[in-house]
Amino acid sequence: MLKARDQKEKNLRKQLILDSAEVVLERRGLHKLSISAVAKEAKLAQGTLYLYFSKKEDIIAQLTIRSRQKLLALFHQAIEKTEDPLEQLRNILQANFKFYNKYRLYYELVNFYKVNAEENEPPELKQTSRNISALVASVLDRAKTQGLIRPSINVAEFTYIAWAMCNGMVQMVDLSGPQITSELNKPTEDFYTTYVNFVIEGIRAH
Amino acid sequence: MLKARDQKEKNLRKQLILDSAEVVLERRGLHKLSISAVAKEAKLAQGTLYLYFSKKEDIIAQLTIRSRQKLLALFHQAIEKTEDPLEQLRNILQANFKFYNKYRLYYELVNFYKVNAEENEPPELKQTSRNISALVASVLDRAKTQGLIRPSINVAEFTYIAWAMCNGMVQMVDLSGPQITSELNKPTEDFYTTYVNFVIEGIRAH
Amino acid sequence: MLKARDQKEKNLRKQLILDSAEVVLERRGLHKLSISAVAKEAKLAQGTLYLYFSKKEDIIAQLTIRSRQKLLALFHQAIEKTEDPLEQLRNILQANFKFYNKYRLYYELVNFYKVNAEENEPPELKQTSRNISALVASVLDRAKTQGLIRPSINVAEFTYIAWAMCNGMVQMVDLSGPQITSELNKPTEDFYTTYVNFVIEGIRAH
Amino acid sequence: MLKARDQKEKNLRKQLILDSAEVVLERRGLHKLSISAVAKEAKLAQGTLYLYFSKKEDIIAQLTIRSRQKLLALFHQAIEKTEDPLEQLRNILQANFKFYNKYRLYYELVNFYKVNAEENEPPELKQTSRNISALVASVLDRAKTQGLIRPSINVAEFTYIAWAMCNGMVQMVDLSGPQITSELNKPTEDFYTTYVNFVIEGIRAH
DNA sequence: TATGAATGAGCGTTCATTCAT
DNA sequence: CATGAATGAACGCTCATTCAT
Repeated sequence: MLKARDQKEKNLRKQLILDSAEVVLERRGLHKLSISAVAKEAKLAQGTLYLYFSKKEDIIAQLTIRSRQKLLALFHQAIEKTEDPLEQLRNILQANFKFYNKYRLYYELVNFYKVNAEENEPPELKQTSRNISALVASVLDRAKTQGLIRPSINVAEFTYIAWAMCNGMVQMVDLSGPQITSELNKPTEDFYTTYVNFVIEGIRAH
Repeated sequence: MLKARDQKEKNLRKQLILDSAEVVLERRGLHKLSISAVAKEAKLAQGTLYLYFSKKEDIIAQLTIRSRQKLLALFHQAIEKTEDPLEQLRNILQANFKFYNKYRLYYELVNFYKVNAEENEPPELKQTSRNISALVASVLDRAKTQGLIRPSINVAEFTYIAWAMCNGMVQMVDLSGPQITSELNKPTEDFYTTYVNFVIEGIRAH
Repeated sequence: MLKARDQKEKNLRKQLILDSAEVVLERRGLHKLSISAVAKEAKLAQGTLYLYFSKKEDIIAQLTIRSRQKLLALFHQAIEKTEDPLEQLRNILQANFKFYNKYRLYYELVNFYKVNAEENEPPELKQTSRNISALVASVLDRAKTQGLIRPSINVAEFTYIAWAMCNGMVQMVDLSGPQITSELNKPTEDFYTTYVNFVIEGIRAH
Repeated sequence: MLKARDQKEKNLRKQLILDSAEVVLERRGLHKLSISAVAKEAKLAQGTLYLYFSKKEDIIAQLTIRSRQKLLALFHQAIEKTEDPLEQLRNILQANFKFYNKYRLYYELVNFYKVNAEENEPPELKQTSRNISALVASVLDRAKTQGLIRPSINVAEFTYIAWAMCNGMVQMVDLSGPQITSELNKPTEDFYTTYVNFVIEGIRAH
């Protein structure tokens, strides 16, 4: 059964490439993520990358998956801190911002597929999104079951909405952080917290 | 006074180029908006474009200004339909989505300067943003004065938050519209409306 | 005889254009001397320039003529200061450096025709060179007649040589001035003076 | 140790490109040395050149280094022909002209960095210049030690001056060779020799 | 005579992808 | 499996020159 071993090796190589791509992404941003930069970082030949990924887009797709997995892990941590579903949600929303702070340039991945790719998101990528959604939805479900949020709230729908709003907030901070800080006279963390409070209070049952 | 006429002609040409740039933007998206594509669309030589715009960025800046002006106009219309500030806000949020539906790819312009440009947004561009913010803020101000929204709401801050959330929503619809439609079994308009309701109810005074 | 008047007007325009070209040359150097820059400086349309000069090269040729005329004037001044032909020559050589100091970027014109132009120097341009040569030669002639310089010196030949060496010196100073200053620990003026002394002593009769 | 072989191959390619650049330089001059012309000459794609040189300036720098090395080699040969330092200097000056005759358009490289480049000469390039200067200076030093040249002569300074004058002479011949030939009724070689004699006699001790 | 808009070839440079080894 | 040299199209931009008005 050499096959399995080969598969494993192949997978290791893939991970090495993705690790390198991540380094480049974190250091220079998505628009400087060129194949040659990744290859150099991985100490591989450019051509070698094409043995593991058929297109540059594939690498970015996998990178996106990774970033979602990281986010998912943060969300899991966020949930573990408390039993209260509503507080869990709050922690999740805050974790989203912490994620941005930790991996500044990752948020660029959010829009990549629509903006730059010829095709739609590959299924594997969609799945990771769904995993995140499922987690958030489960928290919301519990909150709903416990009567903590308004009954009128459609969990699936609100999950999308929350996700969308969070992305918008992160981009806003990234785009206009300094302006916001100076105009509102508060750090972006507080600005984001206002948003979080708005969301939590907006769904809380009376 | 030939000068005035010349100015007008020159301006017309500028508009022609921007029209062409818009066509390219709407058809292919911002990342395919190359000078050569715009020139071809305008049936002009590439060099000619540089008689009217000193850099590609200038074209994009003007395009952004145009789009913000369109949006501002839609917001004004939205306000005129009712006297109730809260309903005005609702209309504004809805107008944002109508804008997206009408000019699909324009939302890509939102992030351009942060992501691609070397410099910050030019002043003219900032001004158009400020005009929009000011309009929204004025509606919120009135709502607050009339006791329609919670006193705890900081108008300037909430204007940013609303703007951020709206952008996030539009991007979400653009990115995952079909998926949302099929999963929630409702058109994206309704999905967006849920978001609008959430915002309005979230700030409404009890 | 309107013709003469027209000619005069035409000539005035030509001078205006050349004045402007000179301004651009002095300000930005030869490689930034574009037709559009000259036209802007002259407050004329670009096309207008082509009514007076058939090619950009023509403008540069005329500019070169002007610079030689300026140099010739400086040489005349240099001669007037003394009766001694050898001192006159010294003054001429020094005047060459003063010319460089005054019109820094003009020295770029020296090589233009060989380096950039398709054709050889036009006759008019050659004539101005000859005028300078003639002046220097006349000084050398008198020096020779008075027995101040070695009889073996061929005046025409040495005129060329002196001219060549001077150009080389100016270019060297322009190219490596700071390096020379620091390495020799003396200002470039003194460096140049050493050269002048070398030339004068080299031809002086014993 | 495949690496060494690869390095060698890479170096060969570099040399091929430089050879092609040289062909273009010799045929059309420095101002027509475009990347596309060099690529065409080398029968390579334009992009390929950038695998070996990061900027056009790099190619020109290497070309300059090559030309200086050639010149240095000629100078070394010139020195070996005799033991007399003054005759060595004479040979060096003559070698400078032979170099020009052999590589007509190379002298254009002398001014490149000052006139066209954004940056200063790269260190490697400066070193080659220094090597040449050092050689000439060593010859002059020996001449001075042996009392063959005037004690008043500052070796470092005169090295610069000689270098400058030589450049001026070559440019003069290149610019006005035919005119000189016809006017003086002698070949440019003889014209140049007169210059050389002038320099040698000018520094010779009495 | 004068305009200045328009041209279009040219520039240096980047980069995803291919393919002979 | 791995290489990395090579490609070639595309990019944004400049500018001398032309020409309809």
